[in-house]
Amino acid sequence: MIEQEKISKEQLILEAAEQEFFIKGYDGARTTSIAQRAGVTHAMLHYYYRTKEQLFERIIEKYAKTIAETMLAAMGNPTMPIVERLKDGVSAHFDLVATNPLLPRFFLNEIIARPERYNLLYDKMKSIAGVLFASTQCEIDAAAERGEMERVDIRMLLMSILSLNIFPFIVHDFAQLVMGDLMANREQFIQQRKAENVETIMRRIKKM
Amino acid sequence: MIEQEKISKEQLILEAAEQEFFIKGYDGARTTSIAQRAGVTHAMLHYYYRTKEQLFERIIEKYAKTIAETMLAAMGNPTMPIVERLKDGVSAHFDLVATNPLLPRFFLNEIIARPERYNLLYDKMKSIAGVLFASTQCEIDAAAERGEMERVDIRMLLMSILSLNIFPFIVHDFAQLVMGDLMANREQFIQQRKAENVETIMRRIKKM
DNA sequence: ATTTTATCTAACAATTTTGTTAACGCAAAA
DNA sequence: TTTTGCGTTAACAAAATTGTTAGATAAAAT
Repeated sequence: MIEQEKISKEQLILEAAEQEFFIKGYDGARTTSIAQRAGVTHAMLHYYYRTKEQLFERIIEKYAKTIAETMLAAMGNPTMPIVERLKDGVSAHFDLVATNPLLPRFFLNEIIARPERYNLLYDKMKSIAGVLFASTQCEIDAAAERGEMERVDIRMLLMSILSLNIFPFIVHDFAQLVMGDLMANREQFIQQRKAENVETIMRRIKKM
Repeated sequence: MIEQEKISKEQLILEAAEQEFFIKGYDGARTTSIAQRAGVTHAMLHYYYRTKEQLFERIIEKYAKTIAETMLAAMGNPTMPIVERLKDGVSAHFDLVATNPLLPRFFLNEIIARPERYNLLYDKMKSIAGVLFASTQCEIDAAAERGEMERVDIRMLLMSILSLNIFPFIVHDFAQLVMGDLMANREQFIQQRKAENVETIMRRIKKM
């Protein structure tokens, strides 16, 4: 017998569930379909995770932190000078999104469908964001005063960054059908897109 | 008896279904819940529309054209000079999205969940887009040659426009919770956002 | 006045999906 | 060897959701 390659069924089910939930959402996902993906009968799924709801929560748990961290990453490392910091932030945020390309759509849908379930997440982000917005805005204003960049509202800028970095992954499959050639090579497209987004944001804040 | 205000139940059901489907998606929507929204028993829903599926298709039908038109609107009126044309296109596209703010997320989700159902839409958009991309790219190249704007790939630019114009509506409710004050006045935020997007795209194509 | 049409209800049937249970095999520990 | 616990299966039960039907009412059209 080969000792290796023993991934527990429990783990297989979790991974299958992740795929299924990410693509179909909570309502569209079927416990039987998840079990099939994992190569087990659906009784096994209930055996390990009791209910669909609990299985779902395991996945939310796993990614809640990632979501919050990713959002903050877009505002960059606070120790850098503001212009480089933003440039770096856009790039780093893009990379994080690219690592989990299905996550944003999934999470946004869940938040919209069942907002009350995520009150803790809101509060956490709100308090972190509040402080970070204020201090970053200060730096922007100071840099603008020195003529290093345009004076902009950090929240508006952040919305632009998130839009540019996240939306392409949301529409990826659809866009591929409409502009196939451009996106034929996924890796290449992603690199181009990152550069494009950095350029777009840098031009937005450049003093003119 | 008052003669006015006689909206047929059939119509009420359709409108209720639209709300429900837009918020919860096909899988999350419940025929009983739709009937409740419309103020009728769920038997009525089946009486008028037979199945959930058929009710859904009525809504897709209604909006398929809007989707395609909206996307093309982002590339502006082909009779205008290219720079103004793009400026106008961004603005016009934004307004169209703002008119149906829930539509993009809904449609994207449906397309991802059941891509095979939208093959006709793809083909239509693909053929229209192909021609429009080519001619618009020509104009951009010519204008770039004359030093009127930066040389850019129209498909990349379009992706940026769609990102900036659509994403804020997708995250609207969530964003409101995190940066409440900025978005407290919806109308005002939308106007600011439109201006921001136009500015961002104009700076992106400005010759430097 | 009669027919037609739209509206409505209540009960129920069918299907899909979720969740449970009992029994079985097997491997490792006692 | 016996026991213990994990993984497994198949069949079943329960719940949720969709879809149907028969019949009743009232207004509108003929």
